Amino acid sequence: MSLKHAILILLENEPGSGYDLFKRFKTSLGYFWNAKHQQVYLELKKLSEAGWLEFEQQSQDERPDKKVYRVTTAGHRELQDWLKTPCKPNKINDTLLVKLFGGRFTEPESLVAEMKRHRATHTTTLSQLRAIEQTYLNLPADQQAHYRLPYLTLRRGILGEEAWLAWADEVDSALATPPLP
Amino acid sequence: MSLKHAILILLENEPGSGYDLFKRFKTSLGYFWNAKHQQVYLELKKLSEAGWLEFEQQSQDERPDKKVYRVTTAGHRELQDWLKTPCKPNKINDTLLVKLFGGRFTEPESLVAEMKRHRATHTTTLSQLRAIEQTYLNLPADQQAHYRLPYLTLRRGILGEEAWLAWADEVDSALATPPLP
DNA sequence: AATTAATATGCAAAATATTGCATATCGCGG
DNA sequence: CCGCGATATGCAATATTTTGCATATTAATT
Repeated sequence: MSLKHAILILLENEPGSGYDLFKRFKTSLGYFWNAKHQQVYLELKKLSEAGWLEFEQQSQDERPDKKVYRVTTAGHRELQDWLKTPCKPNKINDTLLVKLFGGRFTEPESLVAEMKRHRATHTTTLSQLRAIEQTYLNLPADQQAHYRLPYLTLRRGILGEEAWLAWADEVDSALATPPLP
Repeated sequence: MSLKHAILILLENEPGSGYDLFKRFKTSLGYFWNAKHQQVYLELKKLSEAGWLEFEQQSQDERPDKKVYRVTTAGHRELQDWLKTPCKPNKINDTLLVKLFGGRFTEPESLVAEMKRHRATHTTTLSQLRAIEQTYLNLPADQQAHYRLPYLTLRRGILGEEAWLAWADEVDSALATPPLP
């Protein structure tokens, strides 16, 4: 499970509260690791109990109180160990493909409509990723060097979404062609 | 959860035992929907209890006994309903990308080695998918028409793996370049 | 003044998935 | 004849994820 380690990495970059982390998941890591807020809070609790994180209660004037977590020495060591351990190839469970696989039991119109919905979300995601890429490319060289590894994950997102959309074109043109004239 | 519906689809294509299904997962659907054998057996039990499947105990001379499952009318209806219901965009949780994202806390060599391992599995998968594609392209036209939707899922696999490998080239060349000279 | 959105945290239950164990038959090779 | 691999099925425990509920503050809008 990488949620633990995703949290460690985000907190190594900068200490923060559960809510902070949840927001960071949505904007950076979230493109390839998803977590609900409940998962984040629960995991922070577990990681603290395991001694990988410590936290400090902070009262705020303008906002509700929050707990600011930071990585401990033990947590840092754990992260380094994990980074050196080979990880399994990613498990893919893609509902849309299951649907398409069994698509002959429904009308092509349903499939076309479904593709349209999914195309919309992939198009949006791609343009968000491209916007982030532009921001990166406008950074000074030393900043680019600092973010070069996260940038590679961004490239994965971009290439992945482009491939998805190219595939969607194939699907749409196949679905537009009647099976046997 | 699409495991239920993946099983319904596989059994609509042809009735079979848990073990049969498990093998079919490994060879067809398995490229985009993964399930352990325990999951398959448990789900078959649940689907039978829900009335979506029925089964027949078959004694075999040469092999252990098996239960042959088939989809009931209720199961078929359920599948059709499911196919008409929009599904959520796929959740991506990719450990390798988390690792790369936090890669500055380890040596580049670890990352290079990890990429090499993953590249090997993606290369293998791609050549398997291409082999299946060749088989498909050699089928007579009427057979091709019958399998055209599963073929589209195969195309997804191929385009996806090609994109992965193109990305891996970018990563390897970035990792080969020292950060700041 | 009341509602909504954003911030901030968390429990409990249910659904899903994984891991480890357990069993049994048959055919083949050594 | 013993072990191995393929066939065939399943339970129990644990881990992980999701869903639903619950609460509280502040700022901005209506």
